[in-house]
Amino acid sequence: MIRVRFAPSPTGNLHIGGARTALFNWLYARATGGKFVLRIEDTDQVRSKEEYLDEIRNSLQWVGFTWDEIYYQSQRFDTYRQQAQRLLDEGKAYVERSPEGKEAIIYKVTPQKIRVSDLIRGEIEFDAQTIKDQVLIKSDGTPTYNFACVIDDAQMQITHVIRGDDHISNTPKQILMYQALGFTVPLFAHLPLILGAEGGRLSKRTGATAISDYRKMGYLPQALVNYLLLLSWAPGADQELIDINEAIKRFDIKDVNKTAATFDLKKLAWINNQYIKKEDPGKLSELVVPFLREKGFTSGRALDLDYVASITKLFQERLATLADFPDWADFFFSDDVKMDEAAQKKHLSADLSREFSLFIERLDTLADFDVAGIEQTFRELVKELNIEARALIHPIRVALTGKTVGPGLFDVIYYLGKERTKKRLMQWVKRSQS
RNA sequence: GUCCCCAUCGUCUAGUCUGGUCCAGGACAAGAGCUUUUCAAGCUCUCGACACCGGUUCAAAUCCGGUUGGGGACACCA
Repeated sequence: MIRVRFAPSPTGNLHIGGARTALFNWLYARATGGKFVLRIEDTDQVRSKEEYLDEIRNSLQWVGFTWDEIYYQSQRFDTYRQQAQRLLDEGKAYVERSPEGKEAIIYKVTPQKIRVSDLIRGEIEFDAQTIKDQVLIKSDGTPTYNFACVIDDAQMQITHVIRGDDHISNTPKQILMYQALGFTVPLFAHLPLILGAEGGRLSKRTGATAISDYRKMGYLPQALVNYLLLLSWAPGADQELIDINEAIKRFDIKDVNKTAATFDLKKLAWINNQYIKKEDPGKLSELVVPFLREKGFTSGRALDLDYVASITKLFQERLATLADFPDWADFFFSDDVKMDEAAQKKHLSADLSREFSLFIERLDTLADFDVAGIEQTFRELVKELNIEARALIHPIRVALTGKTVGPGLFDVIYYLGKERTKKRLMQWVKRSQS
């Protein structure tokens, strides 16, 4: 039985790098019918925070990486001390007293060659002479990372340790401890790191944004997971979009790349748009509601789910993120139309009161107020007026939406409804006449 | 400084293990065009890479060595 683990420390949010490590562990467990263990490394009592723990769990659930078991290191301090005592008794470790009289337990490193057989990188050899004696238990009584990690991985029967590249140099230290403790050494797989746009580790500046922030920015979890997957693994056959279940079938840890990858928000946005386009409109409208609320659309049509669904459909193929929706579709949900000044100047400077009035009259006499009927009557009108369609389409769009961009005008008029359309056009007729 | 990892278009990658089918394929981005009612989407096209040097070989992106470059680790943080 294959057992893997993801071991975050609740001293910060779950970000891109952590999520990617979690993804590959989870994927490997699911691909092999193994178990995915979540271990909270909260030995640092001062920096560990409950809010981070919640954020990490919520984010993992949001992207769908459900765990089979969960453990907390803070509940296992006795175990670590027992094991340290054992090494002390066996003469493999020694006590060091600080000037204040506090005692730490230190592991004595003996000269030797340490070989690691990495599933992704192959053989790596280290010389123990380059490794200092390792602290096992700090003078405050808490275990160090490398020590607690080894005991946990062994006792939790982890078979494959899949983690970031930055842990490669911890590996020989940990192998030494497995041997000293008489535990079976697991298999290791070191994932390449994700780099920020300017090279170097991801930072706030270069994209190490919390997973919960991507949710707030309107990314779909499937899209984020798909993108993360593409960073150092390829499904083959020039495929970019892959369903997670399909990925589970095809994934093999040995196919993971060795090269560090640079995080690219533009490709993520493209993938997100692909997933938004594929999403069922009804489902998508539900996803979009929180974003409407966030922008203050909390009454009227914003509460009418059927209406929201219709409008969502109108914008579906042009949304890069869900957060774009309230910005682009605001005029459907509020009669206080936010006017783009440049657009007004460009398209509504001339006096179009006659044209607007005529169009209002035609809408009133229209037998069927549907998209086709609206377009037909509009086309007839411009023909009679002997003007180009675009000469009137753009001004009307700006008058109705406050913007120069958006869905097709006749769709806009249809979903705005006859009364609101007339009212908004009338405002401009009156303005020209006064 | 010491140790370790990595190296194909600007970015993500296919190809490298098992050398010839690769004057290197796809995607994102960028640029051009088509479509059109604006934007987006879609479609078509263009730009663009095997880091360098040496070796092995009839033949190297692919194997070997070195150089250079990038990254990581060297805590009583995790």
